[in-house]
Amino acid sequence: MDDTSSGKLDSNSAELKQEVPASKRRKVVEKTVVRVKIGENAGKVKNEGPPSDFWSWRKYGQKPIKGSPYPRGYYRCSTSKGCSAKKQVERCRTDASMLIITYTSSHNHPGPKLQETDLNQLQSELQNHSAEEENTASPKDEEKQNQPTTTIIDENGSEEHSFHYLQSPMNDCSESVMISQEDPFTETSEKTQGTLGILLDEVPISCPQLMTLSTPKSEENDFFDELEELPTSSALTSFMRAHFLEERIPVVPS
DNA sequence: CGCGTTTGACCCGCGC
DNA sequence: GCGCGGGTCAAACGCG
Repeated sequence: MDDTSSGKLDSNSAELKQEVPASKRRKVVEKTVVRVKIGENAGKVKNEGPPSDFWSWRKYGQKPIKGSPYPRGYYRCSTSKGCSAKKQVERCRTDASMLIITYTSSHNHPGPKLQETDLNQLQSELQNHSAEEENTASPKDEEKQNQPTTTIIDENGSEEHSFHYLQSPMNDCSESVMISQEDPFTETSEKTQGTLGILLDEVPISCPQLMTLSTPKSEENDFFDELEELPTSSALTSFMRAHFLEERIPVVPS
């Protein structure tokens, strides 16, 4: 079944080399790359693993990657048994403090913690952190803080620049943007940037939800269609819109 | 005891 | 056809 829907999705460079019949593609799934900038605690504490998001992930493999000193970890969603959501976590080879998380497929179930109550809680936290930020962080200094900077690249590959990435306004991120030029549409990243800030010392990003709001027209998003029907997801969507699109929320973990 | 991690083997797509 | 590299499986192990 996937074969039929395949083809619109490209991985990365493969598209550049040749017009491979989609059916030949190794794995044709929706892919979203999330770059997470972590602080100096990177490498010593929790962040060796993936930043936790709303789902629980179970590691099912790890492989050393050619050209990268760091191994790549393979995670599968363990929240729901039939969930096919997966993610790959690796370190940026040029910047050890940068985590590159690649999400594939998407969850076929609502997030375990995304109840409205939690949502409200999250909002409160966000606002709270946001308020803190005003008091504590210097605009330039914050990049040196431990706060994670998250960049999301939707790899829909299509000319539709419905891609969004979250990032802090620091130029430090620019390098991550450059790294993200996996497709010929690199320029897209320049004109479609939405400045978003993520806070909390971990990454509260539920990617599929983000994609839901970020890909309003993609036909390949059956999953997202489903998700959109979910109250949690729609709630989160509006929440995301309200908070991430209209105001970035930088964070300063105390 | 259940769940998650680790790790080596295996499978498969792709380039030469 | 062969080799390489990435992705997955599954058994063993550890932890709460």
